[in-house]
Amino acid sequence: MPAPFRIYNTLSRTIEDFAPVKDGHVGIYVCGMTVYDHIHVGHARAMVVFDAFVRYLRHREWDVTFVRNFTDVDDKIIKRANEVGKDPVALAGEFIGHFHDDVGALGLANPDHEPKVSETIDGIQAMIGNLVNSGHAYEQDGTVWYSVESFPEYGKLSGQKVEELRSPDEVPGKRAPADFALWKAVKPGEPAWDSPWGPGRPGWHIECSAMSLGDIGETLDIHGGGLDLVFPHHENEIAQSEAANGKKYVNYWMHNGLLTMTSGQKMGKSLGNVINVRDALSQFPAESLRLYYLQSHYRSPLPWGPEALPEALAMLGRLYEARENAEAMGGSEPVEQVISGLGEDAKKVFELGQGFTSRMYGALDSDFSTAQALGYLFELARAVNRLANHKKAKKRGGPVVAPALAAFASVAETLGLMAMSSADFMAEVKEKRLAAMGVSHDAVEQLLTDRRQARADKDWGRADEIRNQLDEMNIVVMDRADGSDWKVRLVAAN
RNA sequence: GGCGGCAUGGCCAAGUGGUAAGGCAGAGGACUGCAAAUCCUUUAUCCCCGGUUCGAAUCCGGGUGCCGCCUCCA
Repeated sequence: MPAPFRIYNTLSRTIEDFAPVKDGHVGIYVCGMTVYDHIHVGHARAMVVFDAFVRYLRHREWDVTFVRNFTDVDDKIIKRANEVGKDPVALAGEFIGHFHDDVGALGLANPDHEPKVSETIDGIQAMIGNLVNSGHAYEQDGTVWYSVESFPEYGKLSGQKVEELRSPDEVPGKRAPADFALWKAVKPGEPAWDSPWGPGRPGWHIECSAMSLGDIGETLDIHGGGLDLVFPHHENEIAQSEAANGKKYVNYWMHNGLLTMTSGQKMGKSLGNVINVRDALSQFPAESLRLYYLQSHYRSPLPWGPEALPEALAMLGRLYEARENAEAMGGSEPVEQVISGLGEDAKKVFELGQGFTSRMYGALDSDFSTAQALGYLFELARAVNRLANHKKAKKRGGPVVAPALAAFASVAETLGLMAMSSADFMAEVKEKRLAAMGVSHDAVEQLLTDRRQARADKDWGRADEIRNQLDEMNIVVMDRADGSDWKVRLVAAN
């Protein structure tokens, strides 16, 4: 039996108990990308949030149908294609490839369906035809408009009143300012498909109505997307689908908050302040991005600044450190014996480890509070590290730390954090941070070799000199009983 | 102008009725040849003013500030 959960519904502006259309099943549709450029870290937040959400639902034994579309027919694509002299649909195809590269690098699972507008023309035309026949839409000079006044509930999602909207555009053939295009008559230089209303292409909003109908059905359990899509996009989808199908379109509207710059502005292409995912990933491991997104609630605005990723990486390093400490512990005594031998800290880590899963479920079942779940995770990590400070922990701590290791594994499965081996993680950190700072691996190794010799000679002056030199390169040297290791400093000193 | 949201310690951020999780940064201590990592200690009357309540960061009213949407946008 799938576990019940609660989720905020934009439609009601409250957190509601989730009730599925079909027992045990969640049909979720998320608005994907208009593919005419690389994705930026703002887009990636939505992708990561919904990826983690779907992973979690599956972990909790829901049968999930996850659909995320591509808009590959669109004004902006056409404009870009004309600029570079390519076919628009082909250009979109290229960026779909880049998209897959980027989200793959972010560790996202593929949705069950990734429909494209260019492959859904029939479904779109069928729905438009339906709307025309039922009087919800009208054709004018080869363009089909949706008549907003034909749908009395228009505005129920966004709270907008049609009369109050700004309406700057005066378009010939359009009866009311709020009406929007379902089908656009062909213009020179644009891709077009034949239709009962003449050659043309779909308007923006209709695609999601048609694609979700095709891949999930008339009523979606959950429809997701960025908060900026509430109006007009999602409002228009409701109007189209409910008018065409006569059924409630979406039971739960789930909107993620937007990235904001530390200046307060949102990150957006039109503002020219975007950071591409591929650039961020060239400098930081994917999981540091995931952690950055998941450390705050998905509906909150999330500030982006130069410290965001270094800080997330420092946090992540802490988690990996804790797991390494736990993994290093051995022993096979009964838990009670270990606790009586090692004391309170052993008891604490055992209890926190055992209780972690239900605490995490509690947080995630309550409007997917990944931030709270991560708080619990860090508490557990600290308890592990505290125990690790005990002299006997390495030899005997294994049994009491076993639940913590299981907890870390469940975090990897549901949130996609700590999903790598520590060795791979450290290697990725070194590679990316060195590259970002323009320091070569060989140079570091050479200095380290020199310093090892100095230390062997007990030439502490020389050893410190080299340490300082490395320090200036943001390389931190760690001396251990079994030799020296090094790592890249994660956060620059303030 | 209309609609919606947010305001918690130096910074980020959970928490929606019973006296404030977590992270980053800072300070002190343990540890270390020196460091790093780690651990311990340490910093909040939760924007302001009223109200409801035995009790509010948490509910209600008013105010101030910030943000998003109303044109493409995750």
